[in-house]
Amino acid sequence: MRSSGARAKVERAAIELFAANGVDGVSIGEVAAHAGVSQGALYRHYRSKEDLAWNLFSTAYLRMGAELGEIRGRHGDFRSRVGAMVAHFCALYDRDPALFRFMLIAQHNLLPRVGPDRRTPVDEVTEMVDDAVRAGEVASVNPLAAAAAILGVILQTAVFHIYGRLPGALAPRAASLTRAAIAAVEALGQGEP
Amino acid sequence: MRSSGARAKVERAAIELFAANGVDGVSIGEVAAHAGVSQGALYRHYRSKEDLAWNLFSTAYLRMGAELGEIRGRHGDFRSRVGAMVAHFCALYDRDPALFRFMLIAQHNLLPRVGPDRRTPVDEVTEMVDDAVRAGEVASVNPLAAAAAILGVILQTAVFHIYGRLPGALAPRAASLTRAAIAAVEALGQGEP
Amino acid sequence: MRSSGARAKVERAAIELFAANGVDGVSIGEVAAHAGVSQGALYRHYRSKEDLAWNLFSTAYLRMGAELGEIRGRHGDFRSRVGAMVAHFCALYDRDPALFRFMLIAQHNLLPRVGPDRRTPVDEVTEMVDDAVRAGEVASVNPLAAAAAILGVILQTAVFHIYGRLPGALAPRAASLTRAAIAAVEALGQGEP
Amino acid sequence: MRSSGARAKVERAAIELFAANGVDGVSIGEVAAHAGVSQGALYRHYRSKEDLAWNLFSTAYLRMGAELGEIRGRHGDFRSRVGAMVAHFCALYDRDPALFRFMLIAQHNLLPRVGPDRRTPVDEVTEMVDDAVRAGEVASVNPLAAAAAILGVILQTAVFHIYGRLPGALAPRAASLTRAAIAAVEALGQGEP
DNA sequence: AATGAATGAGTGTTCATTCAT
DNA sequence: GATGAATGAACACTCATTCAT
Repeated sequence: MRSSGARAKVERAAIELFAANGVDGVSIGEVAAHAGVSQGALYRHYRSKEDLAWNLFSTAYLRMGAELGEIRGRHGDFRSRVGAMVAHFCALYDRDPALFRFMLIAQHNLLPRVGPDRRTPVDEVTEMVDDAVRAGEVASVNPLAAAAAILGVILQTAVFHIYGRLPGALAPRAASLTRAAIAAVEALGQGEP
Repeated sequence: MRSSGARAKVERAAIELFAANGVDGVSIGEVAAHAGVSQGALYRHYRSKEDLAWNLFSTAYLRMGAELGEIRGRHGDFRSRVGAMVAHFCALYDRDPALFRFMLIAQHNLLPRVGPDRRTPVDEVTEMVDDAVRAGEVASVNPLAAAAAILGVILQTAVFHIYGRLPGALAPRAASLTRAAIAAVEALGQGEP
Repeated sequence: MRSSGARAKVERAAIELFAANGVDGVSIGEVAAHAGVSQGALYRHYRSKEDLAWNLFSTAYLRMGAELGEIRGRHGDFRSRVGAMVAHFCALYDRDPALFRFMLIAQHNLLPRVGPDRRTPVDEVTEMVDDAVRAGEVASVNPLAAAAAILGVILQTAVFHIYGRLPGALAPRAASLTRAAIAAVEALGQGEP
Repeated sequence: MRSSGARAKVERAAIELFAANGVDGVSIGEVAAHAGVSQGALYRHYRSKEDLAWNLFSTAYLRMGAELGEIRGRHGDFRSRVGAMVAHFCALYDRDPALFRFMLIAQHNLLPRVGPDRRTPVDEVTEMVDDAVRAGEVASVNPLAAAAAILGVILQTAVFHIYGRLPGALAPRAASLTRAAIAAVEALGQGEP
C-alpha cells in the first residue's frame, strides 16, 4: 500500500494514454513520464508493456463482468435487470470515460486472451437473456443475438459520446437506452419461427 | 494488370493484416511480404504506412456512406430504408469480413481525420431518422441517439460474428436486425414527454 | 567519467569521420562503432544526426569566434592582432587537424544556419580590419574584402596541408602568413581612388 | 550531338543541385526530375551517380587547369600572368557561380582522385610562381606556399560572394585581388633568411 | 533509345527492456 | 527500491541501380 501510490499513478497514466492513442501508439517512456516515475520503476510492477495493458484490460473487463453478475443476483426480473445493467454501463462511462474508451479499443487485441472460463460482461448479459427466455419473460430468442443488440445499443451510444456526436453525460440516457434495448430484444423474438 | 495488380495485392494484404493485428501491429515488411511485392514497391503507390491505412479506411468508409445515401434515394419510407441499410451492412460483412473488421478497428484512430463535410455512414443513418421524424413516421426522437441504436444493433452483432460468438453469415439475420433496430428507435421516442 | 565519457568519445569519432568523409558520407552506425557505443546511446546525447553535426560545428565555429574576439581585446594594433589571430588558426590546425577539416567541409551546409546575431570568426576579422581603417593604421579598404584576403591566405594554406601539398606543422608558417595577410590588405587599399 | 541535348540538361541540373546541396544531398531522382529526363535515361550517359559527379568535377577542374596553362603560355611576366589568372577565376565565377560552388564543395571528396600526372589549377599556379622565382621576378619563396596565398585570396573572396557577404560580380574586384595576391607572395618571400 | 516500375540494401530513428549504481 | 543510461533489435522509409517493355 506504499508503492501502490506509484502503481496507481502508472495505471491512470496508462489508461488515459492508451485510450487516446491505442496501446501500440504509446511508448513506455510516455507512460512513465505522465505517471511521474522512471521507466525502470515501471518494470517493478509489470513485466512488460504487454503485461501492463493486459492487466489493465482484464481487471476492468472482468470487474465489469462481476458487477453485472451481482446485478443479476440483486434483481429478479428481466426489465429491472436490463435497467440496472444499462445504468451501470452509463455510470462507468460517466465516472471514467478514458477507461471505457480503453476497453472499447483494447478489446480488439486482448479479448481473445480472456480465458473461456472467465465470466465476461458478454456472458452475464447473455445469461440474463437466457434466464428471461426460460422464465417466459420474453419470446424465444437467441440469447447471444439478444446480448449483441443490448450491448450494441449501449456501446454505440457511448462511442457517439466519445466522438462528440452526443453531448453531456450518459446517465440521463439510461432510461431510454433501457427501453430501446428491451424493445430490440423483443423485436428479435418476433420473427417467423 | 500492370501496376493495378500490385496495388490490388497490397490493398488486400494490408486489409487482412490490419484487420487481424491493427495498423500499428503490422509492419510494412509484413504487408509487402503478404502481397508478394518488395517494400520499396509499396512506396510507389502509398507515400507512407499512414497514407496506406488512411487510404484504405477512408475509401471504404466513404463508399459505405455513399451507398447508404443511394439507398436513401431508392427507398421512400423508414422501414424499407432501414431494411435496405441493414441488408447492405450484412452483405458487406459477408462479402469481406476482413474489411469490416478493419473499419471497426481503424475508426478509433482514423475517424477524427474524416473532414466534417464528407457524408459518412453515420450522417446518412442520422439523416434517414431525421426524415422519418419530420414525416411523422416515428415519434419524435433525437436522430443521433437513434442512429447510435441502429448502428449499435448492427455493428455489435457483427462484432459477435467476428469473435466467433455468433456463427454463419450475417445476411440471414438481416430481417430480425431490421425489426430490432426499428423497435429500438421507436422505444427511444416513447420517453416521458 | 559517466556520460561525459561517452559523449566525448562520440564527439571525437564524429569529428574524425565527418572530416574524412563528410557528414552525409558517414552513417550513424559508423560513428557509434568508432566511438565504441551503441547506436541508441548516441540518441541520448543528440536528437538526430543533423543535431550532432550542427552541435559540433557551431560549438567549434563560435568558440573560434569568441577566441578571436578575445585576441582583439588583448591586442591593440592591427599588426599584432593579425599576428595573434594567424597564430591562433595555426595552433588550432596543429592541435586538431580533423576538427579544422570538419569545419572547412561542414561550413557549406551549416554556415547558413548560424544566426545573424552570433559573432563568427568572419565578423571578428572583419571588425578588426574596420578598427584598423578607422584608426588610420591601414589605407581605406572594404573590411569584408580584406577579411576575405586574410582568411583566404590562412585557410588555403591549411587546405594545402590537409591535402599533403605542404608538409609539417602550420605554426612555423605563422610569421610569413601574417606578413602575407597584412601585405594583401594593404595592397587591396591601394586601388585607384 | 542529338542526345547531348539531354546530356547537357542533366549536367546543368546536376551542377546546380550539387552546388546547392552537395553531392550526397541530392538524389538521382532529383537530378532527373530537374533535367526533365527519366531516371533510367541518366544511366545511359553515366554509369553511376559517383561517375556523374566525378565527370562533372574532373572536367571542370582539369579544364581550369588547362586554361591556366594557356594563360601561362600567353603571358610572360609574373604580374600579367597573375592578373590574367585572377581575371579568369573571376570570369568563371561570374559566368557560372553554381559550377564554381560545386567545385569548391566537391573538391573535398574528389580531389584525391585526380591522378598525380594531371595538370591541375594548383599545379599551374605553383609552376607560375616557380617560374617567377627562377626568373628573379620575386624573392625566393616556396612556390606551393605562394600558390596557396594566391588561390586563398581569390577563392575566399568567391566564398564571401557565395554566402552573400560581398555583393555584385567578382570581375570588378579582379584588379585589387591581383594586387593583393602579388603583395602576399612578395611578403611571403621577405622572411628572415 | 527511353521509360518508369521494381528491387533490396542501407539509413536514421525509436523503443521495450536490462542493469550498474 | 528507484533511477536513467545503455542496449540492440526493429521500424518506416529512401534511393542507387536494374530491366522488362
